Amino acid sequence: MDHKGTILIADDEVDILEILGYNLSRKGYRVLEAKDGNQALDLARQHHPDLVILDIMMPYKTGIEVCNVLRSQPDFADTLIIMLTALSDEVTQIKGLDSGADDYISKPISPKVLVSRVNALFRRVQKDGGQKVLSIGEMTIDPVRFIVTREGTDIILAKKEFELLYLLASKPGRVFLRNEILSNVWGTDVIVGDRTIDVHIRKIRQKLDVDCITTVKGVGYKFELH
Amino acid sequence: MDHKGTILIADDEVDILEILGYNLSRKGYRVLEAKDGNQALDLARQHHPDLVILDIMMPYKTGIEVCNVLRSQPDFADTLIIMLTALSDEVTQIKGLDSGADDYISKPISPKVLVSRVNALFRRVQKDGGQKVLSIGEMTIDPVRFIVTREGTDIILAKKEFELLYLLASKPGRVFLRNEILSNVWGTDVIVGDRTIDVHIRKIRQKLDVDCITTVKGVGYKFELH
DNA sequence: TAACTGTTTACCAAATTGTTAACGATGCCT
DNA sequence: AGGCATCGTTAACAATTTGGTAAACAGTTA
Repeated sequence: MDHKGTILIADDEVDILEILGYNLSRKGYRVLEAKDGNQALDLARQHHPDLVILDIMMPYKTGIEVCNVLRSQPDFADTLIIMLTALSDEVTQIKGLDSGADDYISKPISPKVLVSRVNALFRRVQKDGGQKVLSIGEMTIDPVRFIVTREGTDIILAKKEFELLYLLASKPGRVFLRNEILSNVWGTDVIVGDRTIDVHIRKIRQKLDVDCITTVKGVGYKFELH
Repeated sequence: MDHKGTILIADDEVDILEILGYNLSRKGYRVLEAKDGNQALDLARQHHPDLVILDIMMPYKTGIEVCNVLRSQPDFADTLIIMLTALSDEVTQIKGLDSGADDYISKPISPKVLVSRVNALFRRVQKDGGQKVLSIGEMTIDPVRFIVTREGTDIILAKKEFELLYLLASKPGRVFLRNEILSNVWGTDVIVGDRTIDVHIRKIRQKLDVDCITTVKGVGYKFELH
């Protein structure tokens, strides 16, 4: 399963931003770039990336400060954070980890190493973090029991239907492209017809009996309660 | 384009070569076959394939070695590489990816799976052509999703609208002549009326609800936040 | 067998898109 | 002021794209 995620890189050295960004996006990640600590925070708040890579030495706010701010907010509890720095001494390293970073890499960095480190991190999270019960408004979506509950009543969805709903509901308000849906629910290997997604969407809408999936024509679908 | 791309397959097992080669050429690719690492390198240098599929266990040079050699040469920086092997353990896999492979498939391989994986890879590269997520101030422009985000909310633009905005925003502050806009967004062979650009500009302004496109009378337009 | 699931096909309806035409506003130049 | 060129805006249009839907089908499961 190709899990494309959003990664925010923050570093004041443009060269490093470029090369790391290029390599990560080549691997299928969606990359956001920030040149200082404040911009990093802005972008993080706007886009809720899955992973944040922070250089420690940055203008306005250091990586450690950014990390502390993020970690103090419940919204970013699950966000992965990698610290990046030229200082390889232990003291800084410990400070970084203390502030809640998930990994710590010292410069100079080979892009390849970074990529496989990132992959590893995503893999780790996929194992334990992916199975959360979502609850949005009156609706609860339980990925363990494959059951959706709305206003007290259980609604049973088929597997694909459920996975599709779960994906959309995992980021309410966010638009998912048909491509994203395909690679997340069906995987990259499988090739299915154009109408397949629609049909599943229709079945979900029918069963849920509530208008919670919005069509964004020409783009995709999003989850949204009305 | 008479073929979708050139693919070099290297494997010492002739059966596998045959069946994969057959399936790929059936799908419109031009296929080159090598039976060992050295031959693979020779063919790669002669033909500059778009994609190289490397078995790891091969005489003379392993797939990883071949991969390293290729990746160390700037000529092959953009060449796609898929690793192929019987070993499915993570260590090898990470080694493979670290050596710069773009994908990793473990045997036994269904030809169908390989083909769709290859297709996926080609698709990804085609799309990636230098497209980066732009972020200017409060606004981010994601060329993959065709979505503009402002202060956390998604704004959906039509294709032409998006292309136009992306062009302008790719060089904030720089003025684009109407001619430049036409040839970049509409192409050189299409002939459209004078007012077409204006109308699209208008629609963008409307949707973005922020004053970010400035008219330079008699010259063109530029992107600029106020 | 019967029920269900995932998918495809085919057709239809609806929305969207790109474009043009027409008209007004604005500013520039003499 | 008057004439000219440029741009903004709106409305309208046709072509196309897109998504919704029903029905059918093969594969699975009960």
